[in-house]
Amino acid sequence: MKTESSLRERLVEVGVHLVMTEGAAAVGLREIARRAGVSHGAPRRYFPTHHSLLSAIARRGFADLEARFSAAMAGLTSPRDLLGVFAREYVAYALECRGMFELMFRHELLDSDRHGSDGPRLRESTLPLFERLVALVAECRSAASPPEEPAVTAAAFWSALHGLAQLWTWGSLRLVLDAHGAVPDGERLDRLVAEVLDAHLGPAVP
Amino acid sequence: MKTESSLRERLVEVGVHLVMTEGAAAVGLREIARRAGVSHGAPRRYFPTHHSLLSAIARRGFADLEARFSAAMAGLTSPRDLLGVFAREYVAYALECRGMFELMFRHELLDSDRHGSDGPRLRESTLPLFERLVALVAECRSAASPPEEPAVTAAAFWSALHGLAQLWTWGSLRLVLDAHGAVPDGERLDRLVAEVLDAHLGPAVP
DNA sequence: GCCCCGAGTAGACACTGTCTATCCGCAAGC
DNA sequence: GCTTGCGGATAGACAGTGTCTACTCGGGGC
Repeated sequence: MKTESSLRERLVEVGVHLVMTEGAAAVGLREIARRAGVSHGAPRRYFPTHHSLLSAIARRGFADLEARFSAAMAGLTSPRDLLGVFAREYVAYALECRGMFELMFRHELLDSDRHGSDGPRLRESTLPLFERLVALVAECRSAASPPEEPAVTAAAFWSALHGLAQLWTWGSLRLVLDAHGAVPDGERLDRLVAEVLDAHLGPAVP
Repeated sequence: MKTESSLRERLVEVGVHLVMTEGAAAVGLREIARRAGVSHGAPRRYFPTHHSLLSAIARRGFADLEARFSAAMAGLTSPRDLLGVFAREYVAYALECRGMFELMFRHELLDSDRHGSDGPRLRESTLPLFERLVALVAECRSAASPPEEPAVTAAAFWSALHGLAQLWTWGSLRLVLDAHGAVPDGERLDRLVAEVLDAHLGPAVP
C-alpha cells in the first residue's frame, strides 16, 4: 500500500470525504480536483463525466456498507439476531453517512443504466446484499408459518428500513412523534426499528 | 379564475410541469423563466432564491397528493380499506409523478428549515397527512390486540410505503424479484403493497 | 404635471461541466 | 545520444447556471 496511490483512487477518496463532510450537493468535479491538488481537467482521464465519478463514489459507499454488515454480523448465528443487526446497521449507516446514503440512491446523478468503467451496473451492487437478506428471511421464516415467498418479505422489509432511514433524516418522523409525545426522545428510532422488525418478521422470541 | 394569473402562480405551474416531464434535476431558475416568457431575473421578485421556488413547487406537490387521497377515499368507511387506498395511492403518486416525489423529499434543495414566503415550514406540510394516518391506524387497531402506540405503527407503515416507492423507482426491487422469479411481472408491486399492509396492520379480514 | 414606486429587463460576476489544444517527462528505437 | 511517440496532466475556451445590481418603463397618488 504505497502512499503514492494512483490519481484515480485519490479522486474517489477525496470525493467520499467531501460527500461525508459537505453533502452530496457540494461535490463538484472541479472541487474534487482542487482538493486532490490537480487541475480541473485531470479527472477526465479516468472519469469521462461527472456522473461516472459520482458513480464510483457511490460504489465505494455500497462496499463500505457491506463491510459494516460483515463486521457487525460476525459471531452471530440466529437469523433473527442477524436481521436485527442488519436493520440497525442499515439505518445507522444512513444517519452517520447521510451524504453517502443520499448519493447512493440518486439515480439521476449516477450512471445506473450504463456499465461503469469497471465492474457491473451500479444498481446490481445491491444484489449480493439482498441475496443475503433473502436467505436470512427464509431461514427465519422456516421456523414459523408457511414460507410465503421470502423474497417478497425481504423486499418489503428492506423497503421499510430504507423508508425509515430516509424519512428520519428528512425530519418529519421525529416531528410527528413529537406531536404524539408518547415515546421518550432517545428511544424513538430504536422503537421504530423494533417495530419494523416485528411487523415483517413476526414478534421476537426471547 | 382569470387566465392572466399572477407571475408567481405561473412560475410555480411552469415549474411543476417541468418537474413532471423532465425530472427534478432539469428545473433551473432560468429555464422556468424562459418557459414562462419572462427574463431570467423576473422570478427573483417573488422567489429570492432558487431553493424557495423549488420549495413552492414541492408544496404544490404535497397539496396534489393530499387532494388525491381525499378523492380516492371518498365513500369508504372501513379503516382497513381506507389504509389500503392510502397505500396504493401513495406509491401510485410516486410512480406517476416521479420527479415531484423526488423533489418533495430532497431536503438539501428545499428551504425545509426556514419558513417559506407564505405558509408554514415545508416539513410540516406532511403533518396533517400523517395525522389522518395515525387516526386510521388507531381505529384499525382498536378492533384487534392492544393499542401499542398507533403513532409508532403509523410511522413504520408510512416508512415502508415510502421506501417501497423509492426503491421501486430506483429499480433494484424489480431486479431482485426478477432473480427470484416467483411472482409474475405485473403483480409484483401489488404483492409488495399487500405485504406491507399485512405486515403492519395485521392480515386482512375478508 | 410631477414624482415615486413596483414590476420586469439586462448586464455583470463567479462558478460549473465539458471539450480541445498544448505541454512535459520518460521510455523505446535507431 | 538523439529523436520519436505517447500517456498523463495542464490551461484556456465555451455555454450554461444562480445571484446580484443598475436600469427602464408605465401607471397611480398628490
